[in-house]
Amino acid sequence: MTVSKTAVDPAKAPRSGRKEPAEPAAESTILQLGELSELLGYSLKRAQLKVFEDFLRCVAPLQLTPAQFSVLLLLDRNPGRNQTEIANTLGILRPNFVAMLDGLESRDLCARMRSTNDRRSHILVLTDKGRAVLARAKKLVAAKHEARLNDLLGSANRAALLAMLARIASDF
Amino acid sequence: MTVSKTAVDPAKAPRSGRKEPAEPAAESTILQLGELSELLGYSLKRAQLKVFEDFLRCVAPLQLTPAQFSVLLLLDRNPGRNQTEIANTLGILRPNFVAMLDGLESRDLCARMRSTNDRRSHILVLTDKGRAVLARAKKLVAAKHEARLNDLLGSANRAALLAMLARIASDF
DNA sequence: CGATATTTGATATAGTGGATAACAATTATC
DNA sequence: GATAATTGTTATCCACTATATCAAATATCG
Repeated sequence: MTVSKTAVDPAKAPRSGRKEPAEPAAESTILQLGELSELLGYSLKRAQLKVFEDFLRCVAPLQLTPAQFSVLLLLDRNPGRNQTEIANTLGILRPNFVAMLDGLESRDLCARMRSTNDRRSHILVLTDKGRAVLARAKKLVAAKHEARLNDLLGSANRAALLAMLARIASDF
Repeated sequence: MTVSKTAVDPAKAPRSGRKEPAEPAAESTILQLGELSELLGYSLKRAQLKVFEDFLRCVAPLQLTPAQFSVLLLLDRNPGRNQTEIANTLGILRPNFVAMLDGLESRDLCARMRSTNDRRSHILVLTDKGRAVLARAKKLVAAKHEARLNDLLGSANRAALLAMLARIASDF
């Protein structure tokens, strides 16, 4: 291909001889996504960003990220586990989990306790405050976040979506 | 709550007096996800990671990331657009799009040309090599990546999933 | 028992993606 | 023609992810 180093911008070139009536700030013409709209990964990513964004909004009064929420949930359901176990279950690398726990512990949401069985490991426990924050977070998530998704998709569709995502997450 | 600073690890404490038969490296007991498995965002994120991972594998011979692939696709479908328009459409911030384009341009997959209408902007074009790589990438994605998702979910389910994700991405 | 290997939490570090502020060149606005 | 807005760019920062390494503690095995 031999390409001249200048080109005409079709979005801004006056089509025919007529003058354009000052364009509305955004793109003059919407771009075509083409095969992108058939790419599952593309919609998956964009949907994920939106969902996380909404999660953050809904749970903003408690200052919890999705990842922090998932840790609190897991600690509540699995008392007596150590850092490696919790981190592995959530797909967090142990080194990265240290700072995350530091954050939660400094806010008195959970605590590390040295195990009597294995003095290398830290047993993780929710504090009372951690349990209280988790309870409030669960309510916010159910009442605002998940409820909104339910409104958008309908209950049956939401369940089907969840099942397929879980399928991909585990079997793909 | 008053908490002693040591605790017993239930996963490793011998239940009853019987000796444990040397545990299989991983967690002795699988952790309970609890409400996490009902959190749409959680499965969404994990599924997204898996799908991107597979995309990278399938298109590895061409050394293309999902983001780079989406740029090439968009350039092909929307000739004559500038950096701002392409970046905005993909949800990439203009400053971050510069380095990304540098990468693609240095591999001779696309080129920037100064517009004759507006000498501030760069019209983006696919090179012949860019078109060739895109064509091969499309084939790999269709034959390996999307086909595998189709096998896992079934064609109808895959379409339903895509529709719901697109719904969330646009209307949520 | 004791030497060696493994595990745990931790640190340092690097890479990547995403976000904002600021700038020069250019164009639009009034 | 003065001022504002836009484009591509740089610099910079933050969050998240990934790897290597370490000391302490424990497990393994001769």
